[in-house]
Amino acid sequence: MLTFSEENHLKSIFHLSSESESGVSTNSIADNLNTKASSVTEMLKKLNDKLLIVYKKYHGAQLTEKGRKTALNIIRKHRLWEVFLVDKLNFKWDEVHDIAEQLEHIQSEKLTSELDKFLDFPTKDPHGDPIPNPAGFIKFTPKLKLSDLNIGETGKFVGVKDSSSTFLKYLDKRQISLGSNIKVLHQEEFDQSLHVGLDESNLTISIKTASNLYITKI
Amino acid sequence: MLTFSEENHLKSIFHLSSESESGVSTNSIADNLNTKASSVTEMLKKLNDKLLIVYKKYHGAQLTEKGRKTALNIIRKHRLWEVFLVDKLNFKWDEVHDIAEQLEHIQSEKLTSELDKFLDFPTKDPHGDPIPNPAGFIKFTPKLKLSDLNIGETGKFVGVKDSSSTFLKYLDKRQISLGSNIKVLHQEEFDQSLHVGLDESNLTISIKTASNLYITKI
DNA sequence: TTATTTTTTTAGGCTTGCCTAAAATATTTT
DNA sequence: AAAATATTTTAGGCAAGCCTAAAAAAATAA
Repeated sequence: MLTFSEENHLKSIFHLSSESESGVSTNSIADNLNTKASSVTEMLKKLNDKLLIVYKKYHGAQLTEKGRKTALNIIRKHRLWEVFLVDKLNFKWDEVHDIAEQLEHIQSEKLTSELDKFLDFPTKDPHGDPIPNPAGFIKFTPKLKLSDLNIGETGKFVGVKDSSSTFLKYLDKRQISLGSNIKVLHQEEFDQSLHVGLDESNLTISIKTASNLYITKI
Repeated sequence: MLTFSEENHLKSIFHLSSESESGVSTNSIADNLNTKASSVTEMLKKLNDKLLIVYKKYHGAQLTEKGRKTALNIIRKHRLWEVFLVDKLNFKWDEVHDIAEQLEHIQSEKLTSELDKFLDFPTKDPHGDPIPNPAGFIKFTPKLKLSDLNIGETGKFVGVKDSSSTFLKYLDKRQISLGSNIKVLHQEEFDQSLHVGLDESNLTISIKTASNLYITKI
């Protein structure tokens, strides 16, 4: 049985691992969890003793297989609860994160598996992120951004890089939603903004927005 | 924002208040929460400072209106989650308590109200206990026990006094379920056990069992 | 490669929530 | 009403998880 804090550190290390191949730095975890480096150092020692990470002083942390499984189980719960909130309780995709942060710590294997069944075994959360299976397997899809496309190419919008409520609400306002097909028509030289075709209409989106939209080429 | 421990103490005081009219004793709370009297004393001071209870040294605690509302909101969440687990996720009535103990602490008014709506505004939990409304109103029904009936009278089984998993599973085995009509046919002089009619069949139940079944006379 | 800067760890402190043992108060018995 | 017993509070300690400031190590720049 892990504490909330231990679980949050594991999750943070997992998310940060995708960015850097080697060890995850103390400071990056502290930033991610809004805590201080010294607090993280203490926790890393503890997680190392519990065989959830490998931690070498001054050289960051890496998840062990056990730690990775544990992190993925928490992420699985987080994402299943997000699906529940959106599909069953009428929440918007920008409202679910904080509640799922709480629900992900509920301890009950049966609850998780029954919830999964109740939701009809979803494979993606409301932001397009993959849901790990009970064994801790997660299907990563290559992360192509809209800004990576060439003029004339079309992509299907499948996920967001920034999942802040601000960005999600902005996408809602522009009616850019998961599953939309987006064709890059033209790029402004001045500010790199993109003119795109979305469904029947055309719109202009900034390069910053475009680089936060994950797509698959079609 | 209250801590888990603060919330649990309030809940405990609420439940114990129904038994004693005056203040709830330190020891009874400690027993209820599996903690020690000295720990409870500390917490009572804190809850008193937060205006959730009135606490006078050596004279126990009483909920203020604010404390009562807070306790009832936690109980509301607990019971709504129990309904969710049984009605939607196929849990048995003896399996839901521990999970609801965790879920009751999730902080989100919207979540509670949407869950309530999703469940179609239930008024009772799976054990027959009433669910407080959002305003903190709870409808108590007079607690008549099967053992209070006279020979020849019939009661409708509407709730359990003991809601331990052991007792609930025992009732399942004997096929005694919420809503059943039970007619008292005869009482043994020797051990006070009751011969009762339940649906089409007859059975014998101990006086201990009978005094843990809440009924309404019909 | 030495000096400077950045990152990380250590040391020491704080709060919360728990504990045991001793002291104080209340209750019950005689 | 005094003595004996039971209950409750106080005092002092401990672990977890956070903090700041100082020291140590690593990374970068000169």
